[in-house]
Amino acid sequence: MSNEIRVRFAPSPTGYLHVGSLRTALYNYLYAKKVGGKFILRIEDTDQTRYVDGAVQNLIDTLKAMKLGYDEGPEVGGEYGPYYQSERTEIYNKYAQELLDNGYAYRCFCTPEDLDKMREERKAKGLDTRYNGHCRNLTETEIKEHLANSDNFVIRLKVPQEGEITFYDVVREKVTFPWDMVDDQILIKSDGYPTYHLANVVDDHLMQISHVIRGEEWLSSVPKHLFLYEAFGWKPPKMCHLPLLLNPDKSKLSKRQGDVAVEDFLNKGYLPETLLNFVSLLGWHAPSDQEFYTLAELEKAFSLKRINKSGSVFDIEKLNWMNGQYLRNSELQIIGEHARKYFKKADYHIANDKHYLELVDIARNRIHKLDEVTEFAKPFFSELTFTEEDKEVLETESSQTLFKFWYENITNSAKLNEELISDLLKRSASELGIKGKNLYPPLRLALYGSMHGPELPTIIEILGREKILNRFKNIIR
RNA sequence: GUCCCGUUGGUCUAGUGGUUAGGACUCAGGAUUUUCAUUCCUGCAUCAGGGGUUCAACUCCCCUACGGGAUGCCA
Repeated sequence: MSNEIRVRFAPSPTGYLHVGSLRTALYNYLYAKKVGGKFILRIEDTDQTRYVDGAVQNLIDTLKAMKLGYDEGPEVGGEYGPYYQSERTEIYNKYAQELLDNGYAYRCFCTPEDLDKMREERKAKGLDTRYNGHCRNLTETEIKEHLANSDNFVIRLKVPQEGEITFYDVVREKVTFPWDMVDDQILIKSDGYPTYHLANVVDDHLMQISHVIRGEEWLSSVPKHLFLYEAFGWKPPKMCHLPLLLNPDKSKLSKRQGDVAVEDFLNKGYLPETLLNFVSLLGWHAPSDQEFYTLAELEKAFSLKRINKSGSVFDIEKLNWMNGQYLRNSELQIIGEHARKYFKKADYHIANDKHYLELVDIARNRIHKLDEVTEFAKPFFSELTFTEEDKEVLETESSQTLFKFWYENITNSAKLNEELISDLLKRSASELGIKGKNLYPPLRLALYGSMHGPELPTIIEILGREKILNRFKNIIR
């Protein structure tokens, strides 16, 4: 067996990529990069009842959007395929048979209804709800009878009934479980598909996975998995269980309390770089104070040893702040490209690239998510609307004098340039005696629709002569 | 209920057997800006509680509390 480091991201295609899964994928990816190992994508689609059309493609596309490339898996192939578990059922059945033959597993003919009833009874007695072992010791004849009847059955793992198991987790260190708490896990369902536990162990071994890096919700399944490795006589991989991502109320991050799908975040205009950076710091941190990382920097800095033990709240406020930073500090061109789809969606036609970028530049300093970009572009693309309060400002004598003055001067000038603007600004003060509070706010209101906003010359430049004259005309009485 | 895991400001975190416990978000105040935003500065606020061990514990050990996860023919 080789000493190569091989890690895997093994999502089940339930329709979208969860941000928690994104972090799991990232850590796997980073560890592989860090140590020069291989990163594998494996699709855990063994639950036919949860099949979602297009989910796998969505998953792959999202990983691509996040630039987390994998060395083996769907689309790219590899020596250890197929990488879809639904295409590997024969393999699992073969290994399940081996377990059966060696006495590590048994057929269970209990129906789901039987199990429900059993659980109710055990609960009523204050016991745990593990399987009661009804089919654990069926005789050969009993089994043959059931099979002859074509009774449905599942294959269960025959876990030890006493003692305890201790193992080492990279993050948790020493962990111990008593065997009498471990259930006789179902390995093969009655539809012939394996459960996670069997498929996972078999595939991790066959694909020569060296480190299992996954969420903490799997920690209590480790005893079953290790027992399987032992039953097969295989060397188990190193275990590494990541702390959970949490809702603000500290429960496991869930859809109920906001967005959890990476594509939702992407659609709202969070940049892939932000998401990766943000999520990387939830449960891992370098010794330094650095908090902005490119993917390449993360690849260098990452270490399994520095993963935290406790769960972390997914704080949207901080995500927003970080996205704002990325929006402002990335190259304007790139942000402009990202922003295009929002303009398209708002039906704002981009006629002038230079003005478009200036517009994006105005917006990026005032927003946290790119989907807010059109809010700041709106005054340039549609008619202005004024509140009663606005109208009062627009209709004061001073404002009206000001607007007329500007309207006439612009009409009479051949060119509308910066020079003219600054000249008019000066003359508004010197000739009309209008300055400060009576000058800028009304002008900005008349042209941009709000007394707060971008610098006047910028507004004027983007708007252009036509629209400016129109807007003045509309409010001059 | 049972088992497992966890606990540094509201949140993400750094940190050491002896520190004024550091950074970031948020919040408050201020400066810059014609305004808004940006940016900058300042401030608020933390080692869950109780026992040990030790000259000394936020740091090591135990207990308690609290939080979370698991307890499916889901993953």
